[in-house]
Amino acid sequence: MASASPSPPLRRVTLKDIARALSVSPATVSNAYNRPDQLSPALRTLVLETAQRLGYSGPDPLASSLRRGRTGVLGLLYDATLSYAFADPAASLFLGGVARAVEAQALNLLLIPSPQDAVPVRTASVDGFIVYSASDGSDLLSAVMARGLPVVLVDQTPLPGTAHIGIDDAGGAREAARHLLRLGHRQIGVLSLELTTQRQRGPVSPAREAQISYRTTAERLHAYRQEVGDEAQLYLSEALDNTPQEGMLLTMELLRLHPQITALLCMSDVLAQGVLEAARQLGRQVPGDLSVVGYDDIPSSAALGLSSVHQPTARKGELAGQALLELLGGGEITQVILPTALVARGSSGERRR
Amino acid sequence: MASASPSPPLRRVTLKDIARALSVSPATVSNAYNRPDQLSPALRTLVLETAQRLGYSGPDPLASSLRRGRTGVLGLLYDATLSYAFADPAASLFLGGVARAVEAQALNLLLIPSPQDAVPVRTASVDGFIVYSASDGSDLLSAVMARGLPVVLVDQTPLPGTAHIGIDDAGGAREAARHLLRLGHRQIGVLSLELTTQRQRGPVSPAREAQISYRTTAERLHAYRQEVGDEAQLYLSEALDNTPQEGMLLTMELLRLHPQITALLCMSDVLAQGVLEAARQLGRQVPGDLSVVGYDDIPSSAALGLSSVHQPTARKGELAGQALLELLGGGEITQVILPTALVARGSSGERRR
DNA sequence: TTGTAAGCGTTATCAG
DNA sequence: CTGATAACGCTTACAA
Repeated sequence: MASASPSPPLRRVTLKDIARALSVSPATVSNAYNRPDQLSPALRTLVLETAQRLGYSGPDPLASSLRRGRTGVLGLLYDATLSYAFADPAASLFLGGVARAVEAQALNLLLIPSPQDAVPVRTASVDGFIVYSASDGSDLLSAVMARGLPVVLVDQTPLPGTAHIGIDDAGGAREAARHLLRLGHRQIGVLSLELTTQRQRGPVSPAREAQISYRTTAERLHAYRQEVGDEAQLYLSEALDNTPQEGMLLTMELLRLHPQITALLCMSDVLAQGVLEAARQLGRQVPGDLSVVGYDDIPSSAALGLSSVHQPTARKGELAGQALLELLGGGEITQVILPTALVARGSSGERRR
Repeated sequence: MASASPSPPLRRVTLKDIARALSVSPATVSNAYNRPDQLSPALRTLVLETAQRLGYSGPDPLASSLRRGRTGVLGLLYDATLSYAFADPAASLFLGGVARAVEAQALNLLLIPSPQDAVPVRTASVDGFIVYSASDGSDLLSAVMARGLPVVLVDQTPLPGTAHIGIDDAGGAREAARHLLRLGHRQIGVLSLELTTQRQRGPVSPAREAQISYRTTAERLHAYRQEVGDEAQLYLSEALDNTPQEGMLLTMELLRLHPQITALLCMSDVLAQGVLEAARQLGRQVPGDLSVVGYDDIPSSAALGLSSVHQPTARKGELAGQALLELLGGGEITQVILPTALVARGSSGERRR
């Protein structure tokens, strides 16, 4: 194994070695690091110097954590692969918010990849968890709950004993739908995020629609339907991934199937950006031939003139982080619902056909 | 403290409790989890059931790691606040790449915030580190090296004993500069990333330019200068942050100071996007009145028509992850330099003034 | 101001 | 296939 130390020690140097070298007790060495006020400055300096000389870089974090009973690490779980999370601007924004809350304290953030099995959840040394948009009843969620640690749920159905941070999904969705109705649209496509954990793409059957397991998706879709009522016809299509590419493909398909569609409601800006691209390729003017409204209002949407439902994504992350810190400190269980608001930009306009 | 378990145990349930309840040895319980083949299926089932009943959710990861000597965690260090890292598309892309490498194994990723002190580096329970664009000789880097664990350095000056992943910074910068020279530009502004750790903004003195401590910045700047030689005049300005906002402000200032500038070389696309915004606000046509070339070629640059130096950012992250896995497995020290290439788009054109 | 000693919860070794 | 025992490296009352 490659080691960066100048003289690779055969055995690991431990606190005891330092103590022995100086003929002091292990406790004193420990105190030199953790309680400077418990020993004379001179001795402390001596200890630290000896440690340096012997290639000891301070108490082993693992042993220290075990003994103390806390790790100083917050576990973060996202119900998708991590590599995917980093590709989603909204997810990145959220992570950034969590990081902000954590940075204030001397804590670290553990990103837990969530492949098929829940092993990493069981083997994660953390003081608590933040779970971001996992589907209801997912194995991951069960594994987290089984750990018996403080938990903050984000954009999910609240569970007893857990803190909860969410947004007014329904309110935002209703605003978006109302906006399009006011503009005269009566044939509206809906690009939905995943409905269930069984990955599927394209037009959605009523049977499938009855089984939604993602809180966010359910709330938004239900709100679209409720707001629209009999005033317009909705054409629902499900995205396999939350990517512009996917939004583009679904739009192509949906418009081919239902050419009468004059507007599209998208459950994410990422999908909506794909719609814009599709419109470009199809030679459809936006908003003249096709109006588009997204969801999330990610930073790049402003420059693209995309109408969208704004949500305070970074703030959501920050609150989630704070909620966990609060729990860790023995505080109250936080429950927060953040507001959403439609931001009308150039991508939505009067129906002209 | 809020606990998610149905019946909050007074004392923590441990492996020993299960063993006692079943009148078997702790070793057997441990084996039930870690070596299923070491005991009869019947006994194993019994153990697992009892554990479930008693509210034991498996071996404590901390204790297990201490005993085993490895944590299954890779530490990731970025020389900026984490909240900032998540706001930078290039950094996110890189993280996504690392995550991809990690996901394949059952490993976790520890994000270590890097505030003023290096405490989190010392207290991080990890098997190794990936350090992303830290400045030469930074305290952070020293703290990492002091841990004596396997280290992968990314976009930094290689250090003995560490793996290294980088890109052809100079090559890309030369291409960008050559591109503008060919288009006839002779008065060229340069928007630079941070030169040193002492945060500073705006026009750069030769004295300061001599003290660059960021590898990437140094390489690119040197390459710009070398390629340009006497053929053109360069006007250098340093960004305090790598944000579009900062790029915009610097551009405003630079063009006010030197109205003769007809083109801008930017060390990141994020800065370059700010230049585009500044041009819009100043009523300067791009590329007619002002040519712009970025660096990184982040995803959103294509849609914006921004000419840029492409680098395989996600791949870089993946290689960094793999390099660390390799070290952890006792393998060779990896050294990789990835290629860069100019992608000319609409933001750069012939000089017209 | 410093030392003693008892764990923290687990796993590996080795004997039965 | 199962059990006893000794670490892993550290922290912290409490005693000196």
